[in-house]
Amino acid sequence: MLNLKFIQENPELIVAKLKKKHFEAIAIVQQITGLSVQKNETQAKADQFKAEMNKISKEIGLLMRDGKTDEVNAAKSRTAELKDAIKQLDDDFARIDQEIFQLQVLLPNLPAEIVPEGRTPEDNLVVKRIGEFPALSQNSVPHWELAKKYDIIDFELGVKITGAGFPVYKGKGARLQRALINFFLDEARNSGYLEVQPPYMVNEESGFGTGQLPDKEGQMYHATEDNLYLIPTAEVPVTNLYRDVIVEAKDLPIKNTAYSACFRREAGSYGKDVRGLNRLHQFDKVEIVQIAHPDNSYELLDQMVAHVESLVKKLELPYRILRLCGGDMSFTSALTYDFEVFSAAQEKWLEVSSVSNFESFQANRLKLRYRDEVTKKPVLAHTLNGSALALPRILAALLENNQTPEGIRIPKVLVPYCGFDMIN
RNA sequence: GGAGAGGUGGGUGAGUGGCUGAAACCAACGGUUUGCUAAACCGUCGUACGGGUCAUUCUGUACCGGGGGUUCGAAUCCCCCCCUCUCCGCCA
Repeated sequence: MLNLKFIQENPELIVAKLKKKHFEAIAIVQQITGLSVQKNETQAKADQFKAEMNKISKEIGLLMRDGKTDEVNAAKSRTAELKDAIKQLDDDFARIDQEIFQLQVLLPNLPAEIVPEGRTPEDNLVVKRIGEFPALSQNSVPHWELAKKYDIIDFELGVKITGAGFPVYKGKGARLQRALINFFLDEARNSGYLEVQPPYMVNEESGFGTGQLPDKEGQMYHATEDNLYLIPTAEVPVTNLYRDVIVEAKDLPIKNTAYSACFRREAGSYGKDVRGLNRLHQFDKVEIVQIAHPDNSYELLDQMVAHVESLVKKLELPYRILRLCGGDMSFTSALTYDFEVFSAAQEKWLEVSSVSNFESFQANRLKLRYRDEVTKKPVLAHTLNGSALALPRILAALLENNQTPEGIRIPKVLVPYCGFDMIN
């Protein structure tokens, strides 16, 4: 959510910048600025009446103490109309305030300067492409067939006990999952992230804080009985740890990492690209989150990208890094880098990580601030997060790219975590 | 699921109708003292929105879990909701 004061002071700038996201903001911005003027006028009037009311009440208190009943009654006669006026103005204020808020949440975050122009994923800028496509033998197969062949992932069993998109990992498949999680967490810790273990269910406030609510309500599983949501990513509980918090500037950046299962309804995305591990309702992910000072948040974003890059490198996967174009970016992001690994048998690039700077867009909803060292005033912090990494598509690429007639080779870096170097 | 207690500033916690935006203590910050540390002493110490000078300041309003009500006046009284804790039951 964009800051109201910022909208009031920079209406044209917002309209201009949001064009890159192909969002026509002019009508909304104009309504907001118009309503803001009304809001301020209403508050000014109401405050004036309230000040008068407070003064009279205080006087009545003193008169009562002195037993001057006549004067008390005289004073009281003036309060009725003040009360009515205040009530009216307060109602107006609340209504205007609510209207502004409803409009405010419609505005996406402003894209950063370096965000490329464009509408579709084809317009994303390939920042880097590293690694050779593996030369697979003639009879190589996609990962869902490998999963069956070696009996390491059972999709049908998942369908039986839950439904499509909830696979059951077995044997070396399950152990490989556990290995990846531990590897990713260790790497994050070595990069200075504090590991946390958050709840997998969050309340409404948390869903709102990171922007899932109300925008993407339909994408989260909702336990209606208790009004709790299953997290679509650890970003939600971890970032919300800092909701309604004012941190000291010297404590920034705050770096957290968390493993969690992630739950996504993926409503509306059927058909293509859903086979095997490509798109699941439940999957595992290690997330990295930073709370940053605005002065260096983009530097930190680069560090996060470098961290994720080191992971795919160590896993020996061919990868590319995309800087998302305005049209393909999320509602909340100011700058996003996507990581894709090449899954050789499917001959497809698979998105395995998304690293973003949200600037103060989430922080404004979260009321997450730091205390400026000079002015001592609270200022909205910047929030960043990234997948480091999401497991299923990494697993898909590992299985496909490393298949040999003898079995599936495990990357060296994972062998100590797995306790085996081959799936056969 | 049953019974009870409670939600006050960073923390502990006082406060049952006006002089309470809120005592006291702790923490934090600034200073004095000190060879250093400790101690002691003095001071500062909420957030949001608005208004005027826009430089540091001055000023109004709101906020004691959330919402509504009573009253000239509510942290304090009444109603509804949410949350937390304790005990019992059940259970990992």
